[in-house]
Amino acid sequence: MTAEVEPPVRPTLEDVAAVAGVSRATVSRVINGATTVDPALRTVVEEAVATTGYVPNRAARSLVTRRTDSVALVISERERRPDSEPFVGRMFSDPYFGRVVGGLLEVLRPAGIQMVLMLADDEASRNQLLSYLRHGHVDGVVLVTSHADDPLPGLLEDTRLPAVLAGRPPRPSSLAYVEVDQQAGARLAADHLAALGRRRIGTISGPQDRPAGQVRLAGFLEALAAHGIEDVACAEGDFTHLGGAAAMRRLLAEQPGLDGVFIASDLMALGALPVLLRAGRDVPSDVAVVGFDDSSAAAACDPPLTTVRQPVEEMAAEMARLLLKQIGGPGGPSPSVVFPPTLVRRQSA
Amino acid sequence: MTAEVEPPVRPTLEDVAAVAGVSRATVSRVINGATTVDPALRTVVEEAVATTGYVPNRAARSLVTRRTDSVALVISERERRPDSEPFVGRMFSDPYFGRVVGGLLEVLRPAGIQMVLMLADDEASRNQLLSYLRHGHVDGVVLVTSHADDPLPGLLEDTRLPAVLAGRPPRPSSLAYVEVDQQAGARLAADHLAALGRRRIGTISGPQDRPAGQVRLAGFLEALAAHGIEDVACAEGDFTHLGGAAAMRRLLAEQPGLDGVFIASDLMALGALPVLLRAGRDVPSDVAVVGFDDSSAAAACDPPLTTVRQPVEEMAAEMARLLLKQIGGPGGPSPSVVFPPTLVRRQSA
DNA sequence: TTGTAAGCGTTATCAC
DNA sequence: GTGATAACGCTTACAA
Repeated sequence: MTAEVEPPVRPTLEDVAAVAGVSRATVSRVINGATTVDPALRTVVEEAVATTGYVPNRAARSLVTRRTDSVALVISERERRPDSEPFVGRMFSDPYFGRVVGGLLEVLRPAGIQMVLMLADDEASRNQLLSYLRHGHVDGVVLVTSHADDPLPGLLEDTRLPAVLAGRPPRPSSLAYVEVDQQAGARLAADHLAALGRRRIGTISGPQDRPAGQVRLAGFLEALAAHGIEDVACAEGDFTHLGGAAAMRRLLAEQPGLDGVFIASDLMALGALPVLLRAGRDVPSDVAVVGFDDSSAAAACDPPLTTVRQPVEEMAAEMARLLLKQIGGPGGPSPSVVFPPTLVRRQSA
Repeated sequence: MTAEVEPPVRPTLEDVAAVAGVSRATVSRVINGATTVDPALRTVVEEAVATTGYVPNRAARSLVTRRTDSVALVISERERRPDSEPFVGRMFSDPYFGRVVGGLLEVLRPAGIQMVLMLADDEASRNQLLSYLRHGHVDGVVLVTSHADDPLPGLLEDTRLPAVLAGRPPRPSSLAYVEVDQQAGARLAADHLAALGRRRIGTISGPQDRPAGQVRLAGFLEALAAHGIEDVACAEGDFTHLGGAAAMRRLLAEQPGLDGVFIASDLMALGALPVLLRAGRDVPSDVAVVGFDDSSAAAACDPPLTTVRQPVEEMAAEMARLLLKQIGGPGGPSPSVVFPPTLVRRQSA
């Protein structure tokens, strides 16, 4: 006959109040840092909290404050076709995602805010998501979208919920966003290749229907032009490993005499480097390669990749801060923030 | 003079009840699918729900049911040293993670369960996490841990919370886990290399302090022995891209005559293939390569990687199901589930 | 400065 | 089968 396991009883405000010899209200004030509490009493209450091991009940608090102390991290991906491979979230395979999560948590965790991970990858999930958001189940939203024709930024804007985007949205929006100065980054790459004396330059761009893809390409071409380099071969990639490899092949076919390449993401560079190698080009002596992101892939490349660094963790932390500010004060959407990139020199250029 | 924006008022049970001409209690019963409701009334209520656009308030519900309708997805990573690069979550960069998330959501989403993403990467965050869990802020936990000496499985077990592990824990535990049959997977690789007529075989193993690393290696060696192949070169990797490249160099140095390699993760294979290429070995004609995982990296490899497939999405979905079952019924921890692997033939072997 | 008391929107326990 | 009514644990006027 085994003893029934007693479920541990969680102390309530009432319990703490009893121990401290004060009222529920006073304990609540101490917990919430109200200034109107006698310092002596405050100490007594704090001790009572410690001895009882009290932790507020989020549901009860949420019920009255109408805040949830949680935000949604929404990953919006293009709909996968029914005939495609099981599920392969492209966003999740990108090292970028982990850096974003890390940066967000750096700010949210100390603030006691939880992060609910949500996926929007088709009409149904999008509707479910919006309904969830509209019904106040989270206090705010961080949206990471990877495709240009995503209706979600617009729909999100309509909800008037506090929200911050990772990167400038394809279509103008009043939502705040945080991104790196793409043009400046592209210029860093161009200046570096030019400084190395490379003149027969090519580039693997990102998707041209996305701002990051467009601006990096335009900025790169513009900066090269300033160096008197006009005739630049270009192949469009899709920011994936595989896409980078394919683009590199096209680029080599078009311009075999290449001596420098700017690849608009490290992940694409990771795919492109073996193609160069296999085509008999040494990197960097034959072809200098500059990537973009400074993701974990950059250091894993062979040779290690010279690349334009986006401070993704800091950017994500800033997104969290902007969001918390919006949630705290009803001052409307916050201004966007643009971070400066830096060039990280490794061995590929 | 702009009109003040009226915050949309969310309908409550009371409102629905008024519209339907019944009591709160009846509406609640309908919402929760109680059988003891007059079918006619049920219809009336359902219409009222539709016209009012009612959605239950989670906080209020949670307060009384003592359930949160959310589970934690906990990523436990080794503590990053203070002197290391900013934050680079290794788990997040692994395509494996995204597949897990996808599989979990496949089950959790229809069940209306939210997924809170939490990180445990040092003592402090671990304590905060445990306190959070113990205080009933989630109904259950899915734990993904990447290091052998992780105390979290043990600590989690002590909380007696419903929990499921991704992969067998390093130390025996009563917690349920879901994993692929590692040994069978390794055997598939060995049999395939042997069938190709390869005899001078090497392997890049996973970390030997982790079950997945150990079992894949032992299983591989054992299966090769059954084919009469005993002298197998081995280099230990760490399941990362970079680690795979380094291990491949060591392996080539030790055994230049290699004609077949089993690499215990696709990510490591991604790093190893360029090393082979650079060393002048053609894949697969000189060296046949078999990976493990069938991650998105496998298809991105050049040449595309023959690999042992783990059905990660299905495994994750099963984890979610086990967890929901534990949450639903107090029948103690569920049994673990082991999935069969399959060999996916591409071009590398 | 502190306490009292009124909700917040549900579910659950009763009578009816 | 249905409807009052009492919790659930917290914050917050308002009163003292």
